[in-house]
Amino acid sequence: MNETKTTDADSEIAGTGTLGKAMAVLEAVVTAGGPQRFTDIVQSVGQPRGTVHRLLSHLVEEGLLAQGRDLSYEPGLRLLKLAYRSWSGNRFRDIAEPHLLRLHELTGETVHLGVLQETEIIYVDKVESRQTVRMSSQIGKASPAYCTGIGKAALSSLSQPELLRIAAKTRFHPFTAHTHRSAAGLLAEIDEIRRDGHAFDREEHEAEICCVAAPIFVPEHDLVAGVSVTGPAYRVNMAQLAAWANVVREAAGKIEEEVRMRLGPGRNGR
Amino acid sequence: MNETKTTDADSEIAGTGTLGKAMAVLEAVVTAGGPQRFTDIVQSVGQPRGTVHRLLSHLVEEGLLAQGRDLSYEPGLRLLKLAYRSWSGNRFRDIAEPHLLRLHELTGETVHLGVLQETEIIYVDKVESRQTVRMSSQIGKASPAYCTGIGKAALSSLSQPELLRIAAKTRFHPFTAHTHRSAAGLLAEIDEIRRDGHAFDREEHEAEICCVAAPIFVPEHDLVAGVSVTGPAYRVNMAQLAAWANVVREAAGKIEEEVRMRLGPGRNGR
DNA sequence: AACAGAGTTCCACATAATGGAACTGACTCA
DNA sequence: TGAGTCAGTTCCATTATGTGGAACTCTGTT
Repeated sequence: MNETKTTDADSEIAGTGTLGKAMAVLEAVVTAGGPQRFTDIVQSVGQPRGTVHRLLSHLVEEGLLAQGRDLSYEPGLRLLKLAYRSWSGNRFRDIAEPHLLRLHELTGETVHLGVLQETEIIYVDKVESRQTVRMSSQIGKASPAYCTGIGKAALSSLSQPELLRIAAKTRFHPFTAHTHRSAAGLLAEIDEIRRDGHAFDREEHEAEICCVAAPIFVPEHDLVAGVSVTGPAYRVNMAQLAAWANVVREAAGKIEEEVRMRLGPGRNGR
Repeated sequence: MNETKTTDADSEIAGTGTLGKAMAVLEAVVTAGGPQRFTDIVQSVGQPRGTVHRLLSHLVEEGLLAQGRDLSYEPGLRLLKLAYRSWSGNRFRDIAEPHLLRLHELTGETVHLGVLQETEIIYVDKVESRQTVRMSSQIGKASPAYCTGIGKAALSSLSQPELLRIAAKTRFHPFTAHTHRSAAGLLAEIDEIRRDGHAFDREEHEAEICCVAAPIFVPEHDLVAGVSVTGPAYRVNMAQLAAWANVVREAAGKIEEEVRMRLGPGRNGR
């Protein structure tokens, strides 16, 4: 993962010239969720109409956006195609996969693999429980690190200054009654996690959903990640999760080891 | 007919200016599969070293690429994140999903949803058979249209001139013994498919894999797509597939109808 | 007919991209 | 030890590209 020192405190506009602006427009359309009209987009990226118009037509030409008959803009298929290829060529995910499958067999519940990226964790793989209603892929989904099992596990591998930097950057949104509301609580829990080697999510991000997670940390490759086993609170109580902590930690350890082995020294894991 | 091979090799130098060049570099890295060194990249996009170097650093700054300790470049997580959001906000996929689930329940086999994009079909959703060994998401994967069930079904909705244009553009690669080797055979089969309303894949893309597919066509939204039910040849023979043709056609019809209803006139489906 | 609101085009201007060449540093091998 | 090679990085005069305010076109409205 890239740390992007960048001194991101200051204005982030146009650090990357034209590409930066184009990405801002793309992001605006993708983030919006629905189709966006020209004027909406001009609004949300505060750039002049002429500029936005040209950027949009370039993005459409490139297939990153698609334009409908009513002239509205939506994400194009090129993004999916690119993402699929980058995902399927991802060696970290590839190495981890068999371990995720084993973990799923042992527990019967959903297994996640996620990578820390600043204050968020990004899910890069998932083995779904057979009992799950919704089968949708969540790969690429970003969740806050401070209120997810994998997130907290990953944070626990960071050096204290790094952790503090991230914590300072985090906006603590109260998703449920159990969500940390400030850095203090999070930091205290991270201490425990460091001691135990595993983290719990006690319905902190979504009600009725909890998990056990363990960190995967390979500093040589800037890889700060984690695995988790997740289930609905009615089926997996804390005792059950605690009982799984060992296998989760073991899986994480094996992945870590194998990444070190197979990715060699000095390479980049993600 | 005219230029345009597969991706933008050199057909048009830079229709989209800087963005086009940046995307060419990104594509080069993503396509490569493994980590790419600076020199490799310079090679594969025939641009001057200085230029490529700057493009790469912008792409890294934007998070579209990640650079490892050994200076090599890999796809960054930003792509996954963008793709996830564009996928989960996709209304066509959303509308189709329940129909895919139903189809899966009826048949017990893997169900695919794909959109035609020139000579390729891009998978935008999938409901996996419980019996499948590999659970990996194939969303975003691109396969040739001429040798897949969904691809041929989708092609059968096109007007004859459009079809001929695509057929002329297609490179017929002999994946298996049953793959079409030329446009002639494909066009003849498309005629049948138009008559029947459904298409088969008789191990044309992968040995031991076959499917039935039906077209989803909503010209008002420039949507040319298809659904399929796929299985391994040893489990689902042609008779079985033929027996499923009806339910697949029905599902496709319902999706088509619902897209028309819910997306309204003049909007863009994809 | 006048107006408003959305999208598109134009073009003088300046910024940002360009790319050839020079620089650095790590290895190799004689 | 030093010439030789190769990879990555930086420099900077040149100019192609992107910029953005303003004018223009459509469509629909009152």
